[in-house]
Amino acid sequence: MANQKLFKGSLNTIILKLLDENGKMYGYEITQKVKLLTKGELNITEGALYPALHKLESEGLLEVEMLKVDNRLRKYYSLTEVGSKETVNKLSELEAYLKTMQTLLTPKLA
Amino acid sequence: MANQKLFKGSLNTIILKLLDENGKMYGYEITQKVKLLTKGELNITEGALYPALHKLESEGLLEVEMLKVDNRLRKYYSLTEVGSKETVNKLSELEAYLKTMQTLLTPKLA
DNA sequence: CAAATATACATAATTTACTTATGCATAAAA
DNA sequence: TTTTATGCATAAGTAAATTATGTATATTTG
Repeated sequence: MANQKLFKGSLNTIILKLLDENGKMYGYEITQKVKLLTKGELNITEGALYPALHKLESEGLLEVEMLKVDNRLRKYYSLTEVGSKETVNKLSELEAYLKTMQTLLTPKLA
Repeated sequence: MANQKLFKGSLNTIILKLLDENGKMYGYEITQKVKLLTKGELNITEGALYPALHKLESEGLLEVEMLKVDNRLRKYYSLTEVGSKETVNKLSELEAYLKTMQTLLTPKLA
């Protein structure tokens, strides 16, 4: 299992990316999706997720819609226009980071 | 420039990896090496580096040797035996993390 | 049928790993 | 001679987590 510490700083990007792919999702769904996609490698805690969603919403990147499904209330989040643009930025930042780390890990060939 | 926030959590691994490659290094040298290797993408601040080195030393992963070079005192750090083993662990954790993140970023093909 | 687990959201207290700012000291360059 | 580079260090503040709770309903299991 990958060190959970390493994921620090990439949570927002993960959320944005998932919403970009899936249109709209609710909190619990995000935690389950991430667990599934990463084969249990990454387990987003609720204490991290919900405050992160609230922050992204307050920053205007996400918008909320309450829906009752099976007599259960869910808060569905989706990207705003601003959020979509920011997603592009965050993703390229993350890709740059991943590339940089790969460079550091790969023994120089020269 | 990659978001510096993303590097949170990977500093120790970077330090260990560099020492593993170069045998021994001093603090300032590490900052310059990282700047060079990442083409300026990552600038390790002194406020992050020195406490990290001290912590790794106190944990028994690094050992120190003071050397006077050109009338300047340098603290050279190198891996202990325990440190070498831990480097292997940290590197595989980091690789697992990078792979996981790549998976999350790559649109599923199924 | 009762108890445990899953679903669903939320927040407060604490911890951790940084950034920012500052300090000291010497050497080299402008 | 003043700035920049080299070299180490630490204190204060901040951001983003973890851990621990709390509430509530639905479903599964023994």
